Amino acid sequence: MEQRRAGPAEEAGGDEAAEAGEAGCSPAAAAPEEPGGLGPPARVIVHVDLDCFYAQVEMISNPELKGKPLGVQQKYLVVTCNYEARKLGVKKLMNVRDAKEKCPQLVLVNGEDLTRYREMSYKVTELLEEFSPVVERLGFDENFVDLTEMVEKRLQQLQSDELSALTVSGHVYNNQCIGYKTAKRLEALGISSVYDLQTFSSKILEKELGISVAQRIQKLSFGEDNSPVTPSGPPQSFSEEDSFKKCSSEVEVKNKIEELLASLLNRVCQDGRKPHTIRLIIRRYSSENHCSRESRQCPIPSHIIQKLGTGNCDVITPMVDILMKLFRNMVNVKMPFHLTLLSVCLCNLKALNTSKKGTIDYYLTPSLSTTSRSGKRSFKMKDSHMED
DNA sequence: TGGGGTTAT
DNA sequence: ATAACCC
Repeated sequence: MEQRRAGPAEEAGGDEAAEAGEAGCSPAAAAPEEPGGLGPPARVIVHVDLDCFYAQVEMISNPELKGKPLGVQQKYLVVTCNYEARKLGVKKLMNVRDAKEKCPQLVLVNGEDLTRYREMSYKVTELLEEFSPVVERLGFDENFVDLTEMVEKRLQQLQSDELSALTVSGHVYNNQCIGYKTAKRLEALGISSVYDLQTFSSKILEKELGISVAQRIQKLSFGEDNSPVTPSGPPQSFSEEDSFKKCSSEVEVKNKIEELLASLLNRVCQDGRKPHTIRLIIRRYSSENHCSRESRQCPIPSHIIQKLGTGNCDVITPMVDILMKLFRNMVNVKMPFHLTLLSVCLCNLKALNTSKKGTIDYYLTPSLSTTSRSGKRSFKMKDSHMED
């Protein structure tokens, strides 16, 4: 079950937008209102789903790759590949050995650095925002655009004979996907298909999953998704991560953290906003529970925040120090440890100079008002795991 | 299973 | 801080 949208995740018509060209694009709800004004209020939402996005970026960067079976590799995984590779049996998220076995001619490029993909991704979003500012991103390669207003304006300009000649094609729902956890719980209830979900007792489902999830997924099972398209705007967080077989000393951790932080600071610098919170995330080695992560976060001291726009050199050391404190808060370094992932996240982004001091807003915004200013310390205590 | 993201609790 | 979801 697709969580966010009822729109097709992988395109109705089968093989992934092959006919459409590069992008899968499907109107998600149509049928303009009858002249009488009856019927449900129609929305026009276009779902733009770019296929094998990373591979396409690579082929644009290096046109010699076009026409060859191409895979994008992260660690020992082929995370995506172009159509040539797919024809030869390569699948998304296939491991490199299997992929090479299936397709010995496969050309692999390393895609662990997401910079160019991220840049191209935002170019796509910005392009769509020219049609309507209401564009919601989902990952790097999907966008939902609410074109309702645009379509209504155009319809008003049409003559009536043109209007009657107009056909609006609908929407195809496919029955697949359910998030992993919810899928397991539904399966325990005997629900394994969309039809099962449609016909299942609402009351029992609400009791099992909570009213919010239950009502939403059951509506989705009928292809009904009234959730608004929420403009994504600029990102709420920046993070960089690296996974590896083994990292087991403080020195290694520090080196990795420095690398991650350096890239992050460049990104944040370009963005222009200032992060007010920093977080360190780790994954410990374990045979089971592979996806579980732990994190610690704390506020970024204001004197560091102020230096952020300028040269990053003077902030890197104090920030690494903070991250190492967070690290030691999570991991007892006197004991042996084995990490398989490190990630640094900068979040709680604020446009600088939004200090509304002196404006009326300053006194009207609770978080800025004097009463909660005295609560500043308790905020810090809640947010931080470090003694100051 | 990568290297990202978001929202809810 | 974590858990769940998305790609």
